[in-house]
Amino acid sequence: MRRFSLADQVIEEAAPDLQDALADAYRRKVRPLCLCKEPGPAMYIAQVGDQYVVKRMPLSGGGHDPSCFSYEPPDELSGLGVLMGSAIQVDSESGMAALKLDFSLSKVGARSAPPVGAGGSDSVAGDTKKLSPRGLLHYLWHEAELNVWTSRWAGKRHWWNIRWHLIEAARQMTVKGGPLSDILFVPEPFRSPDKTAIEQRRAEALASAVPPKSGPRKLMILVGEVKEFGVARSGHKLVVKHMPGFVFLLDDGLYRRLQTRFEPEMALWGADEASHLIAIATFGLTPAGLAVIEEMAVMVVAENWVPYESAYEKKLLDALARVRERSVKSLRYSLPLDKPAVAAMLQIPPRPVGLYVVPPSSDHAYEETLGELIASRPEFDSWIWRTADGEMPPLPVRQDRVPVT
DNA sequence: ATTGTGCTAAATCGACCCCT
DNA sequence: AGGGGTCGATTTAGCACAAT
Repeated sequence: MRRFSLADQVIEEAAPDLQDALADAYRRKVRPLCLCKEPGPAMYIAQVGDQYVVKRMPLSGGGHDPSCFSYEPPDELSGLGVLMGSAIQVDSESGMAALKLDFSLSKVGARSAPPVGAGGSDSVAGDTKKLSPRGLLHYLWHEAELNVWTSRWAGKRHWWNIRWHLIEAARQMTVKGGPLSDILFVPEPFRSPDKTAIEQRRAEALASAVPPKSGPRKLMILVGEVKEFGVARSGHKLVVKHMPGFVFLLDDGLYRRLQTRFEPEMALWGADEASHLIAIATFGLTPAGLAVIEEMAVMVVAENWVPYESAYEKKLLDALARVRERSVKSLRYSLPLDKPAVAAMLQIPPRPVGLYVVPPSSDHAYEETLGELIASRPEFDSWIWRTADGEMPPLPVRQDRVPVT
């Protein structure tokens, strides 16, 4: 439970008059301080719908106490660090993040003209100036805090949670001048009794992807769970969960690139029944009403919707899934796989522990960079699983002394 | 109030480079 | 050798402002 100070007033998060106090502070532009630490880190008040919520300042998650709900491992440990300030520019007053994307959100040419050289540059590219589709997916997932987990949520995280948090997160982001939430499409949970109403709302949501009579076509961004890929009469099709009877079309070139680039993801997805494959894609509608995907990237998430990128990380997540303490999975964004980054943080008292997974293919340079990474953060303990050396060591537990390295 | 003009930002095109 | 991917240059669209 968080406590805040607003000017001279101290208020509990659960206080009945919290909303009134926040509304008042919002008008007076009073900056709340979180009382998890002394001195308390500054926060800001955001208006979300008709509610006022207290959010941490961008890049300040590390300033909170590890037990605090607002605590977040520093961005430098994941792939997010290099993107902050360039591809992602956060306005510290409003908390809005302006995102620079490396893919188009509109198309001017003929409908069927596939972009020749504009393939989805993803996991390998180390561009720090712009977000790839998967970088955007990672950032959305991160901001929606879907990379956070505690065993207390077991069985409680469903698609409607995922969807709500993603949309909430998107409201705090702008892309190419407009709010991301305007062009983000996340299918709502499908219930057959509500079929007609759902399809009606879907048609409304997709209105801005309808091609205009003249001028460029606007694209929308889909985030959804892949149900299956199939063969269409020409090219391939993508069926998204919660969207029965609706297909997204991919041309053969895109499908082939997708299978090549995301071969590890496809394999991981195929290897575990409980895992989900999350797709992000830009798409537009044809005049005939067909949805055609322009660019696409995917990400594998475990049963609890926490992303992973290797079988080793999956093992780690399986172990973390049973742990009551909060864990935060790090996302790589555009960071190449051969660069060390923390796999996850485990928030146990007295100090958070960085969990590192060293791939079997690591070389000397990897170890060296990893050492520097750990040394640069003396405020954390570290736990390292060198996969080449064998099975995963036991996770650190509360009150533990310095874990084995 | 409407239309014209200038500016900015984004998309596209073409050339080059790298990896397979 | 070929297909992608990247980078840089060019073109275009959209927006804001201004003038009639």
